[in-house]
Amino acid sequence: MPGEKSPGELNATQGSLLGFLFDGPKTGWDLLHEIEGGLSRFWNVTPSHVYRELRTLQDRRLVTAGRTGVRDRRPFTITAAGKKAFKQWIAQEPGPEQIRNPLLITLWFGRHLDEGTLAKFLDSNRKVHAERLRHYTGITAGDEHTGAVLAFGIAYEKAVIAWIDDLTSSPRTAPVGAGTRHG
Amino acid sequence: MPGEKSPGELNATQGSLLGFLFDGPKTGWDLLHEIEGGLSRFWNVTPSHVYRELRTLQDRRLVTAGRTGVRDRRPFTITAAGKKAFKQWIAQEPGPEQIRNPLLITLWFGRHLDEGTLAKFLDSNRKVHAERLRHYTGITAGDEHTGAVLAFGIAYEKAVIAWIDDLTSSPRTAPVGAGTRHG
DNA sequence: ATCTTGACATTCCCTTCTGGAAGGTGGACC
DNA sequence: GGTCCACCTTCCAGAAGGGAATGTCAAGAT
Repeated sequence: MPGEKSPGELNATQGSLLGFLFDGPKTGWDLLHEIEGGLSRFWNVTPSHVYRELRTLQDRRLVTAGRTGVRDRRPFTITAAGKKAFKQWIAQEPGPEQIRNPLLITLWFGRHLDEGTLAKFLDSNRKVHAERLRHYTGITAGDEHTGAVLAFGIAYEKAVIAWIDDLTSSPRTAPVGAGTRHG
Repeated sequence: MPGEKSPGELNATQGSLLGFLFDGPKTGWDLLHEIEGGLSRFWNVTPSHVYRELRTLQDRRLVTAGRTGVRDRRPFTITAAGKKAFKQWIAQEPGPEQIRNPLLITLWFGRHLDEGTLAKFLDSNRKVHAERLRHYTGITAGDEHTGAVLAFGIAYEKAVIAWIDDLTSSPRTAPVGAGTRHG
């Protein structure tokens, strides 16, 4: 009956795998590392997940598995149907973003903590973001679009760092949410 | 043997539920809506998840369920052990944040899309963030700490909006990642 | 007084995601 | 030619997510 979920629907992980395969055959390992080097910050994947989705894609004839090579390396090639499915998927409105930030939970319940502990958490968090920012600024994007993703990462890290600096410089005086940055 | 996962460990959802229960008994529904009105943006929870975790907390004697009232309403009360567990949990270093942003996947593979489609996606995304920013600025935080969380939200939305504006104002000329803002 | 409607509150089930252990393989170095 | 280690994939168990299904009461309509 109509209204059922189409069996051809792709989730975002499947879509991105097809996207990476668009340029040529790759193994699960290759995909894993290609994602790791860029997109993984904004769409995390694990090995088991990638291999599982590859199997699903294979079952749906959107990719074909090549002969197992050295060390069980098995290259997957996108099929014509796979390319078509990808093109359809990429043209759909992307779903809502999701942020899971344990630091903000801790902060939310900050009244149960002493100031020192909270300050320590903020500081170690700042270090993480500063390091990532440093990392990003050393990268050259492949093209305009991956560059835009990189720019998002940079803007995000900067915003977080500025937010932490604002918090820690005026921990209990200034009204929160006022003027988060100014040159 | 030592090193095993302690059975008393809480995950972030359980910790936050205990945190909300700290101030008095609440039902799953109450908790759901209390989270919805603030923290949910940075730590999403679903009904099934909340009720499941409440059951787990109950099994561990960290909360007790009151008598079922009208419409199956069942208030949960935090126990002394629950308070202790919460205090321990909140004092731990918060885990790493995670972002899942489908828009960035779409953007990453932007070369497979025509400019109009991409611009449309960015624009509708901008609307979402602008609306959220507008919403946040109308809120008064309960205390300093929830205010800091709110400030994060504001800083984040502003950064995303600025990023989108930067992208769409110079879609193919400026080197991406360079100078994302300047007063 | 009974019926209808709709918001409320929880449960259930299926899919997606995570994490780590297990296992087989080939290259490099001795 | 033996030993070791990095490589590559599979497997499994469990956590989390999304949303439909179920049942319940309140309030207004008849």
